[in-house]
Amino acid sequence: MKTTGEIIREKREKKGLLLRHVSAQLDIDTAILSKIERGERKATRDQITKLANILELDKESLLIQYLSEKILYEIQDEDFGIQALKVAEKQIKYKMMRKL
Amino acid sequence: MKTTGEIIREKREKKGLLLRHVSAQLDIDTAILSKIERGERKATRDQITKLANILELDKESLLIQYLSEKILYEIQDEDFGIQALKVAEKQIKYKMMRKL
DNA sequence: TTTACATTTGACAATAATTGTCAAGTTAAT
DNA sequence: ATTAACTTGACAATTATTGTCAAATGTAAA
Repeated sequence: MKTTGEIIREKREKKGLLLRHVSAQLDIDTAILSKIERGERKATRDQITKLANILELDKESLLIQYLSEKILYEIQDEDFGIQALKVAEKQIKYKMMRKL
Repeated sequence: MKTTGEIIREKREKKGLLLRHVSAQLDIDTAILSKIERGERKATRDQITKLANILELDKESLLIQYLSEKILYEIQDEDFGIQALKVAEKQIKYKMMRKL
C-alpha cells in the first residue's frame, strides 16, 4: 500500500513535473514538497486537495490515505491504538445513526 | 457510551473529591479540569494517566476512550472519515505483521 | 437573604507544535 | 567541471494548544 507521499511523487514524475512546478502552484518552497513526498513532513489538508487537482489524482482516495496517516500518527507507539480505532469506529457510526 | 469527561466527573463525584482537589494534583487550574470534564477541552495524554491514578480508574479503558476521541476529532466533519478509519486499521495491522 | 464555597465562563498569556524560508549540500546527467 | 533537480538542516513565522486569572453563576446552609 502506497503512502500519500509516494502517490504524489509517482504521479508528479509520471507527468514530468518538477518540484518547483508543483510547489509554485501550492505556493510553498520546494523543500517542503520534497519532504512531503518523502514522508518527512505532513501536508496540510488544503495542500492535499490542491495536489489532487494539480496532479489529477482521485481526490477521494488521496484524502482517505492522507486522513488515515493522520490517524495513525495520533496513535503511533500507543499500546492500545487498535482498540482505540475500533472504539472510534463504533462511536462514529453511533453518531451517524443519531443524525438520521 | 460515556465520554472521557463524563467518566472522570462521575468518578470524581463518587469519590467526593472537588475540582480543586484533583486539579491541584494535576497541577492545573480548576477551570481546565472543569472544561475537560464537560468536554470543552481535551486533556493531555499525561493528565489522563494521572487522572486514572488519582481517581482509581482503569487506565487502559480510560486511555482507549481518550485516544478514540482524539481520532474522532481528527476526522470530524470529514466526509470520508469512516473509510479513513478502515484504511488506518488495515495499515496498522499490516505494520504489526511486518514487525513479527 | 446573605455568606461561603464550588463550579463555570471568557479574555487573554504562555507554551508547544506545525508550517514555512533559506542557503548550503548532494546527486546525477551532461 | 557545469548545471539543474533535489535534499538537508538550522531556524523563523505562524497557528494550535494549554494554561492563568478574575469575574460570573450556581447552590446550599446559617
